[in-house]
Amino acid sequence: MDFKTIEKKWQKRWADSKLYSFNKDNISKKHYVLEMFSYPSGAKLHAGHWFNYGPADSYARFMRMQGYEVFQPMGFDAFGLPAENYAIKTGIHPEESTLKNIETMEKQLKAIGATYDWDYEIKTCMPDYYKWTQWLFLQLYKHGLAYRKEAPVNWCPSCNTVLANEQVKEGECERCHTPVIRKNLTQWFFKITDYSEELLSGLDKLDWPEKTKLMQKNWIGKSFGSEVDFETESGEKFTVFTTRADTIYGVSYVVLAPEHPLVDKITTPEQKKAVEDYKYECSKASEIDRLSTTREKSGTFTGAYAINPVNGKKVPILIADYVLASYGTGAVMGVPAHDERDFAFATKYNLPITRVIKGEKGQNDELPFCDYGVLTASDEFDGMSSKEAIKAITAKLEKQSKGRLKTNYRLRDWLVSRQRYWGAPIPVIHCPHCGIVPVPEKDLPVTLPHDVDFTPDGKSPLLKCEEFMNVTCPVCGKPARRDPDTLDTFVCSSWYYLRYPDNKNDKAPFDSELINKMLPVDKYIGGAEHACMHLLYARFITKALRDMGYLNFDEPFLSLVHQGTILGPDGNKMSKSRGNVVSPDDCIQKYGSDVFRLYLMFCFSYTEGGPWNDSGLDGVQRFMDRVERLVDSVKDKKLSDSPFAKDEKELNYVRNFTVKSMTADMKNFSFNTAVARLMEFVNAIYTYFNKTQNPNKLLYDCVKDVVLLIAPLTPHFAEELNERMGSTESVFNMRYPVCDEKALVKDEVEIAVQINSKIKGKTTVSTAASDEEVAAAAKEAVIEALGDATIKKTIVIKGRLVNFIV
RNA sequence: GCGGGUAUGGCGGAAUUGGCAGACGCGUAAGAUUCAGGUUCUUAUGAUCGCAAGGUUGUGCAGGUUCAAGUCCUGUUACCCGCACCA
Repeated sequence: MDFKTIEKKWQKRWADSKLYSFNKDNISKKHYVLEMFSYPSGAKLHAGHWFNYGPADSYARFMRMQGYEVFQPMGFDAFGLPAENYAIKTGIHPEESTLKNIETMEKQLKAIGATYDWDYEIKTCMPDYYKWTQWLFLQLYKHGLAYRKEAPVNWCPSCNTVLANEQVKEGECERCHTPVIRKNLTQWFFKITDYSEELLSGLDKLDWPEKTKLMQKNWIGKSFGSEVDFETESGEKFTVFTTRADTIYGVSYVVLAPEHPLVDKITTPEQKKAVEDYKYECSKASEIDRLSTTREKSGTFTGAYAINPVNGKKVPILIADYVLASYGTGAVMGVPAHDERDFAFATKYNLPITRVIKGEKGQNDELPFCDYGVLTASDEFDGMSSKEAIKAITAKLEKQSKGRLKTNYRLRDWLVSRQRYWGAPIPVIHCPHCGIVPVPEKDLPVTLPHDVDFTPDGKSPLLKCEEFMNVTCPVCGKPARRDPDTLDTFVCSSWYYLRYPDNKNDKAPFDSELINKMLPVDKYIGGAEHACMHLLYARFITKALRDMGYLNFDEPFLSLVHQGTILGPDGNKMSKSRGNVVSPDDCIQKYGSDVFRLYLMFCFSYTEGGPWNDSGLDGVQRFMDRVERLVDSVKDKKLSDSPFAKDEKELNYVRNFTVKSMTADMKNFSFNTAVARLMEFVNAIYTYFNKTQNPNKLLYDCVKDVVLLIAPLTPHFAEELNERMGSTESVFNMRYPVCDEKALVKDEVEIAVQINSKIKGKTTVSTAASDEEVAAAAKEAVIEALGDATIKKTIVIKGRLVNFIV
């Protein structure tokens, strides 16, 4: 078959007949299938895109044939750094390159032959979209979920912008791998931490890969502990957070983060210089140095002392950058005997080390001893177990109003402002009189100006665009300035799934009534790399909008699937520098898109991916040829309608078994086994066809089923075959075959016969036979091997095997 | 360092959750069709011993539980992913 020609033919017919238009009247049967939208890079669609979109579309087609009204939209995450960096390099404006790339990718996406309804397309860089991204920002601001503060932030010196915590990987910028440094800057944050608990507990209900849920769980990082109030000699109060209140009698010093607000207040004049020097050193250290666990701990004495609330003991207050300002209270108690970090620190600075926990059996293990154990040298708590003591000590402190139980989360607020050009402008005005003034909703969008000098200089490019920056304050009418920053692109993608079904709405981001019916997304498919970024942000935004009254559901994506990674033929990640990139375009040119898609589905485990190998493509094409020949030789054949004999029953069994297996496999994204079952079915049809003189019309029904079963996998090919078989209706308006359970009941079954758990023979028994009858038949089958041994025990597993123990 | 995952023929990968390991495909070999190549069809194909019937062995490694282990338990190695001074 000339795949390329028929693919064009059917794509045109589908488009002309609007076959994949979503029918809103049928919304009660909706099934929202969403693939993560892609960034329109100049590098075209790669094998990874295909592996995401091809099989996902097959799933969508399968669900359509199951009777669902499938909604499967497509769009582009079009703002972002690469286009801007490309512009800096080449002088081509990001808008120009982005729109051009989108056009190319649309063409390639259409070549997949997917069921996207392009009427619902989204491009996040267009004003009719980012208007509502800005609207979202304003709602969050209105509800206290967007705020501005000065804080030490991650700064990428190469990208010249701040980064969210989630975008720092191993101390490096996720995008360009430059070591990230810390800077104190005033930035916009979203208060995702308000939702820490719900983001955590909501995971249980989600049908997501366990690994992804675990990653989010760890990222949120809930931990139970106690807060303990210390007082300095001079009466200043501060609080530490600890999960080991049981070790409090072992405190030999306390440490504040260098950025702790109390540091300047308590530092004695003699220590002033040392403390200032140390703080300067810390601010210079790159994040990668600071985070390195092998790095020697450093710190310095403030000159001040604190009083341990449990025993009144006076201990020195130090500052050290191993204490993080952003977690807990930014202050910790130093218990060197029972914490590795404190131990290393105390050893270096010659601080006393006092043991207060013994092992369970009272033994004295080496220090530091970080396990739970039994208290010692702890006044009235001596002899108590660590777990009891944590409760008891905290309770005692609580009575004195010096402590309390406390739950902490590692999750930080989401830093959303970026000092870059190609993004949605932050819809805020800074007025010298009125302060921060949100742009009135009627003035949205705040349009991103086109002519801007975006050469990087460490400041927001928009600052240099005077006609953008200068506005009149909407409150007092006096001259004011716009916010020069743009929003993190993850803000754009945090709500796009809500926009798709109502993408042309110019009155609101979406119509709540409609969206509450269309959402949540039923099946979300995309890469695993977004576990703690996009997937977390989207959950947060959904919950925030729900609490504002715009949505009535809690989670955006009920069921999530990650596709694996297709590696180069050498087993390495595909990359230009390695020269192991396989181009989908070349494959389609040679084989056609159906062959390519079927290859991706058959030769890889969908969630694992794996290395590319060319030979699989030929095998898949051979299989399709086999199917085509089968259709051609059966479609006009004269067939008998006599009752089923043994061969027909057998074929009918395979047929229904195939339908049942494939239905389950397609639902589970187990595409490779689905294809394998279909191949078995085709083999069985051939076997029947070749050996039967006067084939039954069952043969025709089987071939018809093959066309239906293969339709989601190779859509153009199936349409063509369906037409050849005389149908004038699209195969995608037909129903997927349904398994006839009666046909799966076999009269007899072959079982294995074991002697002492080793297979010695096989026999065929009636499925209706009792265990005793089966055992008797089995014994018959191995009578020779059994010899004169005595059977001590007989184990019969129905339909599987019989095991004689002799 | 902590958390998670993976390990099965020459290759990609299956295995109803403890019940015939290696489905399906690729590759390979032999044969048939063909002037020939390709296509197509048939058969074989984990390793090993054997002329054969048949035997032995086999799911990273070492133990264990069980009539029965790729699957469960203990320990261990390699690789991959995530987090990384979170008190």
